[in-house]
Amino acid sequence: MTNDLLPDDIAQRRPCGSIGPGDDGGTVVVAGFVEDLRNLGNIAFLTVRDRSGKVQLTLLKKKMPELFALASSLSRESVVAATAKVQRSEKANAGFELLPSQLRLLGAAESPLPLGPADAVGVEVETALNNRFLDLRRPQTMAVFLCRAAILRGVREQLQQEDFIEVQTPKIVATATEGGAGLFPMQYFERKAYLNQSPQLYKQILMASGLDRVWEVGPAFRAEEHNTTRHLNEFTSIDIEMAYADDEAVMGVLERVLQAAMRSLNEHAPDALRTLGVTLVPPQLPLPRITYDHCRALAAKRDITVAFGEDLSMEVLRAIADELPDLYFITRWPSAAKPFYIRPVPDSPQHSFAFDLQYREKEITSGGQRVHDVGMLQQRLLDQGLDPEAFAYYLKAFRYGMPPHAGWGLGADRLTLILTQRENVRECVLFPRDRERIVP
RNA sequence: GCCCCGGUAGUGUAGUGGCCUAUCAUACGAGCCUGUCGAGCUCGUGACUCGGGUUCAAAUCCCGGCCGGGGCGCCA
Repeated sequence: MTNDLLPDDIAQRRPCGSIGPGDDGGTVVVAGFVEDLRNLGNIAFLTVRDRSGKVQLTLLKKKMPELFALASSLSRESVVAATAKVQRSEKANAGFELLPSQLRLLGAAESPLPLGPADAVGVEVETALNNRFLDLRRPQTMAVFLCRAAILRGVREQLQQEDFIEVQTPKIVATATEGGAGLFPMQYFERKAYLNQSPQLYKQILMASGLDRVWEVGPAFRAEEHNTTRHLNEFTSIDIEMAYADDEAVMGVLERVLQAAMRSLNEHAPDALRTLGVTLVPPQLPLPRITYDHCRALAAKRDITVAFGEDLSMEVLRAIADELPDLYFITRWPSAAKPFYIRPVPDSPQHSFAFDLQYREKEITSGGQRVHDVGMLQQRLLDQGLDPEAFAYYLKAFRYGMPPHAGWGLGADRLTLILTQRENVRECVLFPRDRERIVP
């Protein structure tokens, strides 16, 4: 039994970017998209591209009339495979070219293309998203997602090294994490359920399980009608929760995770960074920590009054960012501005052990030490107008031995946005979900 | 949720009442070319978001719909 869809030697396929003048005289198999075809009459040049790079196939009409005819008939972005001899060449910009002995069309592309990956014109985000698979054939777009993978790889390696256990928590839930707003309702057989807005409650429950240190990378859903370049209704959250730890301890984990993400980018995606024109210098640790009260004072210096308990507006955050390095923590937030599960400071309970990690004016992480006393948790639920009955399954985990713990949630999409220096978070998500878009 | 802005060939754009039978680039089709690699040259195809209104005249002004972009709030 043979498989006639692929050439017999396809298993020997080499990434285009791995072939060089050093392969002179050898035979290689390549496969990819036809980026460009330049037919000069008696000689034609075909550029084939895969994820790793491009190669030029050179076809002489006299020497290989059938291949020349086939190559000349190809439409851009069609998928081809070729077996070819590598020849060092001064005439080719790359210093070598491929002389094919076999060429096969594996998947023809229709024309015109809804988006030309090799076109010398810009592409609007809207057009790119509507044709994402073609957009991804553009080196710049491809590079963003190669970077995203390298970032997650660095995060994963660092957390594993610090003995965190990777877990998955449910995305279909019965109650809100922090109140009723912002949830997508769904029909769950005969009952109403919701898409989870955060793994917060579940990762805390796991602190009562003995798993000690857990982390999860997964989707979170927020039914908020925001319309900005940094919000999506489905986003990817990197979460940790750590027992026997306070806010300082998990801030330390976060700093090391960030540094690991940047190092991983430099190590595993240097070409992608170059394509994007990004140079990354991992920051010196520790990152600066400034308190919320200090932020208010900085705002006051610019004649902006921030009442205690009030959230920091974009205007205030920009003013603060002007005075600090790109990455910094804002600590000791007012208890009133943070969720019920954040622990108040004992000798100043209007303050809390909550922190945010900021990249200039953008918030990328929110975390803190948690309340682990069940009585205090119940009281804080009531204070925030929530019904402890609805949280019974969560509160139960605090009654039979719950270690003190802390944690954070880091936005994977925003982290990618920042590290790849893109402008819109939609550029950093393959198939983003916003107020208007659920297709593709 | 509040506010502002936009929609012109496949793609990206110029055009703010008549000079628009609409600009340019790119893509696409045909032709020429044995060294291209942003190939080149010649010729050609291809568009004003939809509906209503104002006007002698609307891509252009007004109203509404649809679609999109951005800011703020909120947050990851």
